[in-house]
Amino acid sequence: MKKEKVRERIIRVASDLFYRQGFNSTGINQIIAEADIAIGSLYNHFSSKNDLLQAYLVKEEFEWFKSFEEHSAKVSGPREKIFSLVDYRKKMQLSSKFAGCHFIKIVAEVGDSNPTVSGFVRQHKLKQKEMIRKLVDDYAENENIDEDLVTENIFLLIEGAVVTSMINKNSDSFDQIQKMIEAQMP
Amino acid sequence: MKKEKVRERIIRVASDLFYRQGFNSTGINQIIAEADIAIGSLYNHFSSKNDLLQAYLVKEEFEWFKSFEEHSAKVSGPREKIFSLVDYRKKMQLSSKFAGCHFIKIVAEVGDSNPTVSGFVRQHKLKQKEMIRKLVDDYAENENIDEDLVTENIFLLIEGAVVTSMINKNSDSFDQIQKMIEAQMP
DNA sequence: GTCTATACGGAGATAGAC
DNA sequence: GTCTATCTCCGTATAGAC
Repeated sequence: MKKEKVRERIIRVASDLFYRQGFNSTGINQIIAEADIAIGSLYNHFSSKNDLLQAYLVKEEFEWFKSFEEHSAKVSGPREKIFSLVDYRKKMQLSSKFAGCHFIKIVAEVGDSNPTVSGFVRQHKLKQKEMIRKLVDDYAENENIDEDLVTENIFLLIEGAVVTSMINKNSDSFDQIQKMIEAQMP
Repeated sequence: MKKEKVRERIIRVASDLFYRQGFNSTGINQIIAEADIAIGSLYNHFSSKNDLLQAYLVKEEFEWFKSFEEHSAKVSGPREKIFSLVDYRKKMQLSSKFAGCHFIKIVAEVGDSNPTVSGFVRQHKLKQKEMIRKLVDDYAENENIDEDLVTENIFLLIEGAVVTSMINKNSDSFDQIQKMIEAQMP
């Protein structure tokens, strides 16, 4: 196992804090304390706190798709992959104690004041939807369904479930949307 | 028309800033500047910035239900009321330029660090769902549907549509869930 | 009740020794 | 490349005159 580089450790610590506490509530001083480095080192690797935010988002997106691929490798077939996606997001929420979606949270907090961030999140969610769309298309080869509508339906149900599980601090909403999606994909 | 009291003006200005910029990104100094009062006056009316946050949430919840009642008064019948709810939330997002849901945003930003806030939002969303539930029950008297599932379905679709419209800065998701709900309520 | 002045801490970021 | 020391600004909140 390779030794973790300083830059990687900074991103890892900052990501965790941004996610759990929020971006604005996380100070540079806290990051350097938890990463056990000096402030000079941080600014040697990142030009600003905003630069660190970008690295955070890039890393989270990369890991999102990578982790899902690993999670869904256990099953085969488009229908199973879609349920695996629901299960993946449920497991992520459980393991983070229902801290919510990285991308929704950062847009809700930073929002319009940072177009780079909101643009990145928009693209990320679009990629998610396109992934669902491919699975739905695969499935539709043998079933007569409205691919557009089913794709949007699944996507929006998952987004609603993630937000609701964050608010309620439980995973009930994921169990519910599973039933709803089952009804959409007989 | 009654003259707006100082306290009301403070809440109005703070609410607008909290919603558009976020809670942490809004400073006391900005609030008093836009409300055109001195800092001493603010702390005469509110004991802290957190106190102001509470007032903001209480006001937004009150107006949420009041505005929806006015909006939905135009139509009658449970099915129509539900579509009126979708239309209400769509209109709210349009008029705020897709700034998102007050309650989701504040939980995403403040989250676990303020249990009073997260508890308030949880209760608020529960009230929304109970309102939907009553409408679904009314509708179910003449139709054979699974009330639990349909209620959750509508609720989660709306939450997903609100979040997605915030991210995409358009109201497409509301038009889509309308079709989906139509399919649920023949 | 509203004002001005100010306390006090922490924010993000930089300088310069090593 | 990493360190310590420090700069400047702005955050929330308080004191006390009027």
